[in-house]
Amino acid sequence: MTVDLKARIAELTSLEQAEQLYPARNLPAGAEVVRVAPSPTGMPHIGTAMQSVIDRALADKTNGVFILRIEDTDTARTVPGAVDAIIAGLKWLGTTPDEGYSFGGDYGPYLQSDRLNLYKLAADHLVAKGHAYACFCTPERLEKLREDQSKAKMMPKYDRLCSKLTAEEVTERKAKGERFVIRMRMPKDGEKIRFKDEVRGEIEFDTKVLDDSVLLKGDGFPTYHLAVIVDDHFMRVTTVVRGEEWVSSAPKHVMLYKMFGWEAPKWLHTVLLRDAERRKLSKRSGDTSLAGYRVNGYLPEGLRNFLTRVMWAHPENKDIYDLAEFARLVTPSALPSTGPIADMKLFGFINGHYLASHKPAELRQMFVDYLDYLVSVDRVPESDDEEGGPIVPLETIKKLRAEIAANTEYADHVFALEPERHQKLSDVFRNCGFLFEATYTPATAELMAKHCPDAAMAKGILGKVVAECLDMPDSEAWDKAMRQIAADNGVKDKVVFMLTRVAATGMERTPPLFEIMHMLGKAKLSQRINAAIANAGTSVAA
RNA sequence: GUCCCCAUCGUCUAGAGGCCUAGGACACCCGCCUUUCACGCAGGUAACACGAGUUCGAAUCUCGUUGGGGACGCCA
Repeated sequence: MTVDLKARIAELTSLEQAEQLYPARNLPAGAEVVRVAPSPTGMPHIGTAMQSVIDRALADKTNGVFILRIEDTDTARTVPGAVDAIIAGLKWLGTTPDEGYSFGGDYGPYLQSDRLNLYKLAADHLVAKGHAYACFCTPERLEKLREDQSKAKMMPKYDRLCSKLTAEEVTERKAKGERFVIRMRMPKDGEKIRFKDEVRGEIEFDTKVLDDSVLLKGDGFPTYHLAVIVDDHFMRVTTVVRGEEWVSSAPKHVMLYKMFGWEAPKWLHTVLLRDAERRKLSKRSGDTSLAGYRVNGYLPEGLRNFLTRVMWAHPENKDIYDLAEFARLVTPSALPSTGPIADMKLFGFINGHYLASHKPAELRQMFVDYLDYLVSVDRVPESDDEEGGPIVPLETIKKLRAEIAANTEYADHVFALEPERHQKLSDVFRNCGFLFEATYTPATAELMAKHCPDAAMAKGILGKVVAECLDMPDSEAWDKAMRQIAADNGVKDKVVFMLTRVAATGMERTPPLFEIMHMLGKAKLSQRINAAIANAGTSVAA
């Protein structure tokens, strides 16, 4: 950045100067300037991710610009570290902004708390024009007002008490040091405000349902309503992409553009993702932060694909497509106007495709990075069945990480084994954990008994497997020998196979038996099976 | 209480007056493959919220009802 924009803003004395500070952008015709504008009040949410995908796609599609702006105007709710988490989240998702906070650009600063003077000038301008007024009502009075209105089954709305103050009264009360806010003066009742939403079409509101909203707070910070208009205008944003919850305040924003005499951008309100209860995804629906999905083993390209899949239908009915394809084919009017329910099964299906599309060495590296990530954030994936709960302790993850690092070649074999078994990186623990010492759990006597209730026979069978099969050269020989053992004991082949599987892995569900026997090797196999023999029947006999 | 948005299989949707005895995908069920699981392959169950109207003809247009969601802060 060649100029210190923060300093320049502080020096501004009029809105006209601001117009000169931020000249029209030099972009190709049709280029969309879009922004994602999260407030740093917590970990980045899935809704922010959804908007960023649309933003990124729109900017890519039109050779436009995607901006990150941080809306930190609520000083009380600002959470330390949230900004970094937002940036990290967007980078992880692959919807990296072109411009904005920490990305640079000529239309900054991109942190609203660095732009306070601009909002003040804007508010003064509106007051001077008669479109806004100072309000000295105390929070207590307002609360009482709302309470009374609620009791009377009326819509809570400011009663415009201070709009009747004379200029002299205002000057006098300010001089006395009374704390005040600036409110917008909505037009007289009965006027219609229309605007076009890019996905819903024309929407009309009556001004009588619109409140004289606060524009500038008592602490000199702007509210969302003022800040968003001023910033979108001076950042030369062409399309406002934001959540559906903003539709009802959009008329206020349209009115503000009119009051300023500025050209309004296009409006695109995205649907809100719902949980199984059809409510908007929130804390109660589980961890819906970006980091939460990462912790649970979802891939960024999987999340990206899932997010677009539930709010857009591919013209060829495809489920799997990348961001570039989405950007190329999407049109705002094709976006849905009903909030989709986040179907985790569909998410798993899509994510699994991406997982399986990687080569073993890539998968191994992704898994290692995943483990490192878990350690770095000190979190573990949760089981997605009814009971939930962590599926593996952090200590185990650290050991597994070391074990993989010590023998990457072996690990690559593990990841070459039916990668389509995994839908999420965290599924590797359940599907392949037994192939590593860190995550191997020996078979219980009960599990053994399930496949061969006669403990003595089980011991005999497994003893023979250890004695006769492990030195054999290949799967074919194993197969033949194991079937012979079954015949000798008068049991079905399956009994021998399952007993061996359970004894060697501690699991009933595994990749093909001979493949994992080859991988485990003779030493480990005989050790595990012998341990199982020693353990067999212990709790059943007792 | 008021306003705004929305309404096709369990879920995401296709559908812009006749191509719809409503198509696809996920999920589910069944079969094949098979020593388990997964993959794959072959089938199946399953929806136009309701009521009027417009029309020769309505999932598609209009109105109403019902249902769902969102908003109404010196929060965003």
